[in-house]
Amino acid sequence: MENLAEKKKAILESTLALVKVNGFHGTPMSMVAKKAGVAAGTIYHYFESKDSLIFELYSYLKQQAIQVVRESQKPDATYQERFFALWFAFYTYYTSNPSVLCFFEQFVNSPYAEKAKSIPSELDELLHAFFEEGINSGQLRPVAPQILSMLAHGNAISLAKVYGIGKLNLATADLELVVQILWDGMSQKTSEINS
Amino acid sequence: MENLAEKKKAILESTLALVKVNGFHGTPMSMVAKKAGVAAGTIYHYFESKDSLIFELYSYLKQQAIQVVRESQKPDATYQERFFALWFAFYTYYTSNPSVLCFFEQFVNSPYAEKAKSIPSELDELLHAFFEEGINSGQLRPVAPQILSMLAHGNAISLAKVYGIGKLNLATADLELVVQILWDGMSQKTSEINS
DNA sequence: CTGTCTTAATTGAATGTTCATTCGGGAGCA
DNA sequence: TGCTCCCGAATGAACATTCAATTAAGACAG
Repeated sequence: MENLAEKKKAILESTLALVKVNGFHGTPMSMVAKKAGVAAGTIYHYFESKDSLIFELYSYLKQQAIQVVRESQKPDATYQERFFALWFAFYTYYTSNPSVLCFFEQFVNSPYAEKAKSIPSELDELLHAFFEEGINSGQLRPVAPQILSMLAHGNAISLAKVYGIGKLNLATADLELVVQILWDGMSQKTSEINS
Repeated sequence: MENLAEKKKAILESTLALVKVNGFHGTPMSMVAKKAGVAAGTIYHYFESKDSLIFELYSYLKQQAIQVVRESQKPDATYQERFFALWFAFYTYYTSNPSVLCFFEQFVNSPYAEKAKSIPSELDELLHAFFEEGINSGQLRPVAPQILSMLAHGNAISLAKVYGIGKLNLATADLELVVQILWDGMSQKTSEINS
């Protein structure tokens, strides 16, 4: 599972790159094959169909994202530090892999997502637990963890998209400020002061 | 412009509905025609191609969104009140028109968006001005309006998606709290207290 | 009001292309 | 001999788009 056959990996990566440029549609198997340096038929040795290729790419990337999140967490850091690290992990992952962001966004807003919804997502559970911890330890406002998780993740995605547009220069200071905004909004401390 | 021919409108609305269910691809012209109650050829009387149908649908919906934003703004309300109203306008628009949200998200993450990027967006300008006002009047933190706008809009979208998943019951109180989180994070007041 | 002419709207079968998928076979290996 | 991996031409279905033909809608003269 970890060490995917070279060919299979090449097919996945090619698909990813092509979907960013040509879209979900507009990416024929023949093109994937060419880019991956294999014959069209070979793809069907590794994947049942185009659909299942898309699905596998999705879980392949999601696994990667989980890895990124995991690596960002230092167990001896404070909760707030881990919160910031989590946000930056997402932001960095998406900005340095724009095709991943693009693919995810296309996927979750397509009918494919419906079919994948049933599968419980390890990433969601991970985030859920993280935000639950923040609430239980009294550092985050008592909102459903699912909501907090969506807001934080969505926030990082939003900013990654701003970066992607490229019209704006995002200095590190800007990023810090945006996470700060997010943290300030979600933190219990702010809630108490403002009320 | 306002009173589009019935047929044309029917074609646009049918496309919207079908894209939500079948995706951007997976929605052949023949299907659009059938749903709209016209012949395939008729579509080409109103639209140059499938692509231009998609583009026109995009600006048609964007115009609608602008309308929604405009109507949410009462000139005699305080800035914070207008901020909340803006957020709720987006949230309500997206939750009561899930196919619009779905279409927008598919569109902006597809290669189509690249081609539409050049056109200056009235909606963006509107939001830009709104957030600039908040910054200039010292109520919002001094961050690029483009960023604030993206964060606020993205936040509303994130929550609309949570709603769309349907796993969670979102009471009005939850919504209030989420906007509050957003406002608290972006407001200058919070910034001063926390520093 | 009626008939004639003009233009716009509409149709849906026919066209040609694109593309996912198949399959018969070849190469390397045990 | 059997097995896995791989090839790429061939197949057939799906689809965007075209177009010749049909109908509706005005416009204007008598």
